[in-house]
Amino acid sequence: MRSSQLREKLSASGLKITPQRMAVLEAVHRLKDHPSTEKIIAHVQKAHPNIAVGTIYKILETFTDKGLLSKVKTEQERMRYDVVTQRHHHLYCAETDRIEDYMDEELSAMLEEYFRHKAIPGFEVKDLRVEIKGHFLKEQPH
Amino acid sequence: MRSSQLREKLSASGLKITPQRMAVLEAVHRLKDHPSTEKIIAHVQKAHPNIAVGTIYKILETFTDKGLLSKVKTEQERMRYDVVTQRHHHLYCAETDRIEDYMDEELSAMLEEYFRHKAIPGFEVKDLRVEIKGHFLKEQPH
DNA sequence: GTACCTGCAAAAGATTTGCATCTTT
DNA sequence: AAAGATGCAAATCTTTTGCAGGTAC
Repeated sequence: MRSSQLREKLSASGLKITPQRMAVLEAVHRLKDHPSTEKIIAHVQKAHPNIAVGTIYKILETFTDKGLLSKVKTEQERMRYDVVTQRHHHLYCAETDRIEDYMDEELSAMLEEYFRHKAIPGFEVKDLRVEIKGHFLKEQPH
Repeated sequence: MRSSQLREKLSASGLKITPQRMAVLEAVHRLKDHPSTEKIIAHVQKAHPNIAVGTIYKILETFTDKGLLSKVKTEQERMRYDVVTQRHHHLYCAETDRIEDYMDEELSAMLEEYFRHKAIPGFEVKDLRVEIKGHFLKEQPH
């Protein structure tokens, strides 16, 4: 994603464009696999050692508030982040800490359809996401 | 759930029956809505002020290892726990911190069926769970 | 009796906060 | 110029750890 696009994202959210925010935004876009706060801090500070840890925490909170990022929940560990894009599901590996996005329009559509017909008493459904747990296969059979 | 049943649960998992473990097990069974560690500690210590916080952490970890409890992931907060029973899904309220179990055999079956036919390349599916986000309705229409 | 548990208190981490200073708009 | 951000360091909070003593089996 180009730098100008990142700038736009910030402006569109009503945030001032600062080098610190640009650095964090670039980091979360570059780091795949749902980086932890720790990874984000390391990545940002590699290029900008002068950016304070406290600032990065504040920026991540701001981004989450503004909907630029979402927090991903993990069972064992600390917070991890996800760039907000379209609806997707998550693959969780039971053995490693890997989390991967899983796009599946058909699955999303099936679930939406399901809940269009089946109401949950006393609850209004806004978003649906499947947690798929299992493990990544070491090698593809051939 | 009766005390004798809780004892059995411990024995069946190869754990020694101690008053501390009984207290924690009772607490997580009594506290609905996926209690946080904090809530569990408060509940346990109300009746047994002498049980150490460190011990409760250790017990929760042991229970999770043995499969008596599972950790529930939340976006905003700390760890929360869930008594392991049958497969179920979770309703997350966007406004409050409420998490509720949602049993739906039909939904579970539909997902299983779906993934029996649709393989995810390089990933073996072990468990499926739907995160349903939205909000609880204040009042039932009548 | 032995293996396993617990209590305690210290340590380790992660995240938050307050405030003076600096930047973006 | 004003509003909003940042840097720094201290404070807070949660969770983990080590170990001596205790308890269930």
